Parts: sequence; C-alpha cells; structure tokens
Amino acid sequence: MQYWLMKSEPQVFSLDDLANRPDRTEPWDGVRNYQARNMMRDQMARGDHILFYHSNCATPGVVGIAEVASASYPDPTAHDPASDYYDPKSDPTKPRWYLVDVRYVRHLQRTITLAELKSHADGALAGFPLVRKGNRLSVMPVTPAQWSFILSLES
DNA sequence: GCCAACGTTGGC
DNA sequence: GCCAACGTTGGC
Repeated sequence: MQYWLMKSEPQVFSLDDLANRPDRTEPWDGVRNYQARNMMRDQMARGDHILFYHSNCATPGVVGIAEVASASYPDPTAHDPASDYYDPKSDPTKPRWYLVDVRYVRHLQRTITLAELKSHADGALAGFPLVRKGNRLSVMPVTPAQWSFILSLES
C-alpha cells in the first residue's frame, strides 16, 4: 500500500466533479510528463491512497482523499485526434502514456492550504516535493509519515 | 497578468 | 551530447 498526492485544477476537474462521476470514479487522463507517467504506470496499485490537491486556483491545497481504483493502462486520449491530450507521436501499438482510474473517498473537513504545508517545509514535511521551490510534478509520492502528518492538520 | 522554474525540442 | 529557445506549470 502506497500513498500519493495528485494535483488537479478545480476549474478543469475538481474533487466535487470526481464525487459526482458514475461510481465516483474517473480515468486520470491527460498526464504528459514522464516522471508522473512512470509513477502511475510502474508503481501505483489498486487501493493506494491519494491526497487530492487543487492547484492553480485562489487557495491551492489538499481538499480530499481518493484512491487508486484500477491497475495502470494506456491513456486512450493520446490516440484520439479529437482530444486535447492527443499525442501523434504515441504509437497505439506501443503506447507512450498510461493512467489509472481514481475513485473519490471523502472531502477533508477543511482545505489544508499550500501555505500551511509550506510552513512545515523545514520540519515534518522536509523533502516533500510539493513544498520545494519550483516543483511542477502533478503526481508525487507521499511517505506514510508525511501522510499522517498532513491529515493530522485536518482537525 | 506576471514571472520563476523546469521540461522538451531541435539545431549543430 | 550540448545548449538555446520555447512552452508549460502554477504560485502569487
């Protein structure tokens, strides 16, 4: 069992959107970054826990919990010319991009803001990629200690 | 809207 | 393989 943080822009796809999907589940398509892909393709497993993070919005922060709901499989949007995520360089017989399905678990009682997380950058969250300057990874691993610390801030 | 940081691309 | 140019991310 592993822990992850996944970013989403709420104006594109929010935690509420996930909660309102059929089976509260959504394929996490459109990731076009190799590091993020490698984690989804090679390391994620069904049942892994996810911190759901809202980025590029008024109050960026962790807003809820989700879980990995499938094994990894090729991202079909890479081979769909009508998709914003279409990648003509990806050969469908040898797919370049992978994803997992993500299922809603719950909202946090409050948003744990990036500002609050950053205030622990030299303490409990030292080394956590999210609070490092210039971090742009949309999917990142969370250690069990970081996971329990972040959730301990909730209430 | 600005801009720093970083990843990707492509010429050489 | 180097590296400049360019595009994207994402906080502020």
